[in-house]
Amino acid sequence: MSPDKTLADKAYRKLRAEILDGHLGAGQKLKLEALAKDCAVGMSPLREALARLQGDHLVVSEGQRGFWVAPLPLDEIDDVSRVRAMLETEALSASIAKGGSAWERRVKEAFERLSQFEEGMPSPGTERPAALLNAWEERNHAFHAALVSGSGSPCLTRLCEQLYQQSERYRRVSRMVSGGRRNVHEEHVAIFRAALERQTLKACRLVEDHILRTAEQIRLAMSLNELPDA
Amino acid sequence: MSPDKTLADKAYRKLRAEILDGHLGAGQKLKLEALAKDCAVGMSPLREALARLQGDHLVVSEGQRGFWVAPLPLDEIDDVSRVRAMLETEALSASIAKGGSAWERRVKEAFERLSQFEEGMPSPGTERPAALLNAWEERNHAFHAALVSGSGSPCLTRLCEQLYQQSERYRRVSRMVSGGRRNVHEEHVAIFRAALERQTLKACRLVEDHILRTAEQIRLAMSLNELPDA
DNA sequence: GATAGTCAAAATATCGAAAATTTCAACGCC
DNA sequence: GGCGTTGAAATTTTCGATATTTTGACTATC
Repeated sequence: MSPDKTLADKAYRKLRAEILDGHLGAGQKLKLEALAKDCAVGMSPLREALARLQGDHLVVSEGQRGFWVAPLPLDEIDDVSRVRAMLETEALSASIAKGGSAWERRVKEAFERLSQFEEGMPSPGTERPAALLNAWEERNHAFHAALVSGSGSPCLTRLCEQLYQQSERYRRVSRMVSGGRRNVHEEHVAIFRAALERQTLKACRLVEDHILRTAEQIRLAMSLNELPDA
Repeated sequence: MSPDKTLADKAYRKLRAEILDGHLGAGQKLKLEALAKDCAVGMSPLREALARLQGDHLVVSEGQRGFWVAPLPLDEIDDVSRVRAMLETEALSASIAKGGSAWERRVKEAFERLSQFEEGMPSPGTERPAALLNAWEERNHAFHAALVSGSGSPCLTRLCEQLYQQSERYRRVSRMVSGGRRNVHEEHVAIFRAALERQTLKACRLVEDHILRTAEQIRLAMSLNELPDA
């Protein structure tokens, strides 16, 4: 019952995960033959998967010269984060205004799942296994998605999703989810409360700070680690 | 010297044009064999082209059941247009604030090209050949792109481009570019002047009105013509 | 010594046929 | 009469081989 109906789906998911994990570094040349072997598929499904990843801006291709993992320019973190903050605050305020009980329930459930997880996590600074980070990432994603899910604007929701994904790539490449002194959990709690109390301005401000603060940490981590950016 | 480096590019462009033109109607099932023949390519390039169109939200696919032209829900015109208005006004105000002489030159050139064309066009209400509409569309697109090209935010620029494309699809499906009593040319002139005079608020308001008014006309045209929406 | 041209090796792009899946209508059963 | 089953036709998906293009080094020439 896997969600991979076709081999192209399988390859798509696998490659996508590898890129987001940073297993396939930014800017890296993708050797088709090797990838086909790794994914255990032929050329056609692989090529289809790559074409779809191109649509997600995770892969770039050039003429007849092959495919590369999309670069991750250091100087675009702030750009992406600012635009993302704008879209998410817009969507959040619309959700607070229009969101009904179904929205509230989604937010509560997503928050609960994230909250329980964060409280059981090792304190910041400790080493964390990759599996834990993936599980946290999934819940964090769900929480953000739930918050903006009541806007009544499918278009806006799609864009939020798209930008979340781009930010996530930066975060994961910098191998950091919440490092530093920040208590991300507390920020989530504050956002959750403000949203359900329908305090639009406060909630939006909190979300914006949340996003921009994360961006700042990522930029710091990347500039320190001199990670590949092209 | 065509920009089609590969057959997949060729199929991509052709299909894209056919979908935007409305030649391939919204929701329509795509028969791979027939398309391959039309595009004069094999299955592999065709499949790659479809995967890329999926990334552009112009095509949808399901499991192992094939491909369809993406639906064009009537009730999403307003949604798309509102989000687009938000993004374009944001990008325009940033461009006015930060745009240098290069931005001004791009705006002027694009406006000139569009303006000359619009002044030579048959008056509203007249029948127009498709080739004329395509030429107008290209210039209109360039003008809007130039306006937002000085924001200094590649991310925002990409999103504007993306939403412009989606709006364009609605416009062309409704077989109308500027019908009715509106004088779109005058609106363009007003936007151009306000932008170059650095009147941020005025320019943004004009752009917003421009986009929303177009949306209203499209919705009207579509609801009258009972065009396919799924 | 540097530059242009040539050629082989490597990688990508494409095709056409075979395999797997879905669809749909006819049939029998409850 | 309605409903699940069966089987053939249509369609999608995949593979392996072939054709095309790029790369990079080697040679000859200026």
